[in-house]
Amino acid sequence: MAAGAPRVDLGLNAVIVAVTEEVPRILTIRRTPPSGGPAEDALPFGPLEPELDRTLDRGLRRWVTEQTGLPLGYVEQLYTFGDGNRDPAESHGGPRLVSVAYLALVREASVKGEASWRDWYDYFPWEDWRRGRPRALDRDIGDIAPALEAWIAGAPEARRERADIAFGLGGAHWDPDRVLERYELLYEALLLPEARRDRRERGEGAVPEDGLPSGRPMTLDHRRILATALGRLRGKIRYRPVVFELLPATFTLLQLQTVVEALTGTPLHKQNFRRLVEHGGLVEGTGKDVRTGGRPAELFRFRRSVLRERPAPGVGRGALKA
Amino acid sequence: MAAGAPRVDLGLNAVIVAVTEEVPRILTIRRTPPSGGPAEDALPFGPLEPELDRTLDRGLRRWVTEQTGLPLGYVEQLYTFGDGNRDPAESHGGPRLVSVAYLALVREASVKGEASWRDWYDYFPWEDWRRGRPRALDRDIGDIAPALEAWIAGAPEARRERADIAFGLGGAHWDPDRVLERYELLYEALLLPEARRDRRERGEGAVPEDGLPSGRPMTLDHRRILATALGRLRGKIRYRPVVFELLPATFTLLQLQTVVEALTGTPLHKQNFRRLVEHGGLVEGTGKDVRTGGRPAELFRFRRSVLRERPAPGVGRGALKA
DNA sequence: GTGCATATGCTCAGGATGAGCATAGAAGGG
DNA sequence: CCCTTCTATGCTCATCCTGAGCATATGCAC
Repeated sequence: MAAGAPRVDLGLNAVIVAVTEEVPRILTIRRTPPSGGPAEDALPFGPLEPELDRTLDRGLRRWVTEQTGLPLGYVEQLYTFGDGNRDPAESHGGPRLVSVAYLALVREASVKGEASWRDWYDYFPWEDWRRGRPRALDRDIGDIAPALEAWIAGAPEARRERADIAFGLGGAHWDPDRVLERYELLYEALLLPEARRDRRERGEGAVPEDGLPSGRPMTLDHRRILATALGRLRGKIRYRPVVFELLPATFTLLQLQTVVEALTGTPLHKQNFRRLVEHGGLVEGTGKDVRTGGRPAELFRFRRSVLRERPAPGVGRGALKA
Repeated sequence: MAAGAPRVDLGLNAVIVAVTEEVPRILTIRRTPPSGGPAEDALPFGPLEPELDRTLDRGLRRWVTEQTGLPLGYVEQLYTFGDGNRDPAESHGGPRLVSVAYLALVREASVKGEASWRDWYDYFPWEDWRRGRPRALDRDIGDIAPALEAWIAGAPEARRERADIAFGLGGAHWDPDRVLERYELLYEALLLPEARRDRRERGEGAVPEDGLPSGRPMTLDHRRILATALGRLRGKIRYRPVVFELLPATFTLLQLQTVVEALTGTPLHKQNFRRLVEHGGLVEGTGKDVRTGGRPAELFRFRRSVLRERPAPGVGRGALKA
């Protein structure tokens, strides 16, 4: 179908998510950039082998299991990244690197090999509002940091609107789903190490360090991929019961709530959350209790038949606190 | 990043949507399959030229404008299709054909070249519930057609659940967003011409025609791509104000409602729709009136500042009728 | 003016949502 | 044993959203 055969390399990237206690984790590897230099965090990746892999996600499952010993359950395609300047190697005559990124949800498990689980809020400290407004915000980009204001100031009104919507400034509300918009805005404003690195590598001149903590960087555009995943997942739990992919077969309502809070990064009202999921038919009690430190909690399970009853069953806008 | 260079061809597909009066249209071309045979409907497609196109969507815009003279406004990446058996040519030793599909929304315009606009419900007659339950459903797959029931009958319970959810059987509700699930189910049940064609081409034996009208077929897996687009668009108008990409700068509320109905395929309650969009801050009156055949209607425009005020502004679940 | 067609305004019942008060059941310290 | 502490669970209330219907306004054709 493609007329001339373009010089394209196709890879697959995996954002593999698990939640342990109240911390959402992603699987990362360490990678030394081809240009040398210190090792960087990276998302697991692998090639598509057309001879082996009948479909893209089979390819993904194949090498993820090979590399990490982890069998994947829920897998969903996220986005395909094909920008010219995602890999500096291309500017030296390399092929265009196109990556299809996938989101995978797993229950916590140990992983072999050099992969390791990391708190995803290490990469996005400004996304965690569970204990109130994150400190990173005020140090990085809030009213205090002049960088973002400066970036807005000179520019046309559209830029201010973007910043307001993305970061909930000027009376706008903080929308947990806009993870990618926030990441891209910080990148454009040169507040992220990756942005400064890419600029240097393109030879567009260096930008001074600002010394502000702007989260842990990753190789290439992997943090952008991660932001895409986080935003998508936050959106999805609202209308599809994907949370249960991260939980054991039975769980207490507090466990469920904790996982949802970990994902959305916002605190929830306990009683209303209970009403939402129980009265909303999303879960059903098993009758069994479990010790908790206080009054014993009932164990619940996902109620599959909710899929037939409600059009978009998920942990919707409801039960929000503050 | 990809280890060995896989034999992969990368193409771009465009689902270009416009709405004229009350009919949603997509831009199609005619294509003679490489194997010969009669021409088939196809989505516009083109290659990615890594030397020319800094990003994927720039590549898309480039050749769409070249081929059709149509400048694209709103463009959104949909999904990447890379199954082994999407192109029969691969089984004869061709490279794996991977296509990144995009959704584009345009205001109606004339198109040069051999492209032409077609009602998208030609391809999915069962998706149009604006004038009640579509007849195609009852002739194709409803209680009347034994095919789907037969497909369900022998199989494990999971299959019945899928069918119930996708088609709103057995007490479940019809969810307009599940376009792709319905398409894939019909495909698996061999009720679509494409399914029978692909099966023949894979040499797995022929399936008799059922003679039932199951919508206009397309080449390769293009109807699947189209189903993805339709489902995505239906979902998106609920939480993002994308409808306005399809409308002129000012419009009457009936025009707006008609476009929304065309997309979702469901009728809306007029007064409630008005309340939803006006009282919800999505549009604002301009003060100007326009002739309509009855009482003159006021012209409205999209109210940009709603983006700051509400977290997910769109034509949400509200205003549904029946 | 009459009838028709579309636009616009208003009300009402039921359900969802955000918030808080109150009680239940277990563990542990004095 | 009583009291405190901890978590779970139940219930109420005000507010807003949603689905539905009734009523009125304003143009046009005849």
